[in-house]
Amino acid sequence: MTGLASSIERRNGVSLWRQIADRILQGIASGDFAENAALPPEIALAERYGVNRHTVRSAIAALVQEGVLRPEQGRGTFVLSRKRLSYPIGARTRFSTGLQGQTSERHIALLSSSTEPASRRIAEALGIARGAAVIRLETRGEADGHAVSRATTWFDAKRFAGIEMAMAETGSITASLKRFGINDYLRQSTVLSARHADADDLAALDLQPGAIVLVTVAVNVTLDGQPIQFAESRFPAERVELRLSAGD
Amino acid sequence: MTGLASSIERRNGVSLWRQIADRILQGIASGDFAENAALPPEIALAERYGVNRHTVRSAIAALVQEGVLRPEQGRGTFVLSRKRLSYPIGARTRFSTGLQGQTSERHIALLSSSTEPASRRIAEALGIARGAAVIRLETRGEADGHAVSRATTWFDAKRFAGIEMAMAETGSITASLKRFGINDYLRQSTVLSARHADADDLAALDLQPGAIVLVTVAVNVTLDGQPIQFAESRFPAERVELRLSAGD
DNA sequence: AAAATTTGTCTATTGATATAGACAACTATA
DNA sequence: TATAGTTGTCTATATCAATAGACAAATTTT
Repeated sequence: MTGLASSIERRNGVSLWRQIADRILQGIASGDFAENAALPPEIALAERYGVNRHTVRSAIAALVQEGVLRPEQGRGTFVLSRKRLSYPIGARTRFSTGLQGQTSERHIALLSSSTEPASRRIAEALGIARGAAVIRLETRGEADGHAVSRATTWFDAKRFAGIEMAMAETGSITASLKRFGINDYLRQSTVLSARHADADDLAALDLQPGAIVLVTVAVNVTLDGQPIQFAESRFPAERVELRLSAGD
Repeated sequence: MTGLASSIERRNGVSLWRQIADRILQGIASGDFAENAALPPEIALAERYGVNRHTVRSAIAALVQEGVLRPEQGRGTFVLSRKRLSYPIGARTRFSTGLQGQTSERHIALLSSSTEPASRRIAEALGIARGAAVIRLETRGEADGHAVSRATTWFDAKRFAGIEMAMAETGSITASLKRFGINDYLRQSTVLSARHADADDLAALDLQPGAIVLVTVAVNVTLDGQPIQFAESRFPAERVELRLSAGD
């Protein structure tokens, strides 16, 4: 960042070591702490953040657990390479093509699927009757073997009967929709928010408790504006940033 | 939401009461807890979240402090009305026009301004030499007297000398740029992330410690693609959601 | 009026969080 | 080979976070 002084807060329900771990992660993402180089010594960090050395050690221990840092006794604590993926969002958002160039392999794993009655929210988004059957897919986006997103997706069960099989086979929403005669689609709307990861996110995204996830709620439509898909996706904020491409 | 079960995590550096306070806020935002109605009783909430009643009380106390809930002895704890603002983001993102219809009044308050040498990141974004003078504005977006955003903005000091005075007078970026002959501009790129609010955000946005902010980093350009503005904005996630408008 | 429900207050106990200081173990450098 | 710098381990203490139970105070229902 650019000298935006963010300070440590006490008695806010978030422990100091968790806040400092977050700051170190930010520092790595912003380039303040170079990759493959040593962090400042623990005493210097403690001074910088205004806490005890042991508190810094707790933060470092958490990041070592996450695989971000590697301590070496007598030498220092080293930053392992860990670039944040930049996930593009726009009218033509596609999971696989969006990450091209940043990863060598990516696909969507189907965790589970079920059929359920549409809630009011989903019925409105998909333009179907409330209570009508919808197929719900729980998926995880993976790139180079690492989880980068966790999504819950709903389709009209009448129109897309069996789409869960197509997803399991192809590992791609785009490819699955082709089987139903949809060769192109657009993202109609995206609403963005953020929250702490819940237990499901933690497990599916291989996160440490307390991590923050970016949440997108999106509706995809056919070229003539017919809604076909409603999805809520969660991205780990420490590993993924969302890049909004103008008019894309 | 739609029955996406998010659970409470222990020993993660985030206290249970903070997590439960966040869940209650989510519940209000998603409609699980209706506005102007009573929450479930403390004992029921404790059971639902699997914690002690006193822990629930700590969470409620924090939200009472934030002005979200009002307890009444013997009757219940009531949800005050509190809609999240929906802030649109797209190629034509403007603070004031974006919130039209949701608020009756809005403007940007200039907190401070300074001139400083451009860091590498800002120089690249603005297409100027590293170390060249840039004007930095610290601003707060306000709607109906409530803080809804906190931004740090950089302009080329040579081209936009005195823009801080225009901002102070007009309370609008769009109006200020007009004084420099720029009648229209586009948002070239937006990068989105999320983190815990720092001390500055907490004070400027009137947040409680531990709150989450959505962070956008954006570059605005003239119609012919010349970069004119680099900005980092922070939005309180509990009060604002970002709505991405396709092709807008 | 009585009972049931709900929030408010108090005491007590346990474990996690944070600070403080001392020293050991290891590495790099003068 | 010293010496300085850095991480690792230990003890001790104070505060915060969470649980547990009991009962008071206020409101609503029976």
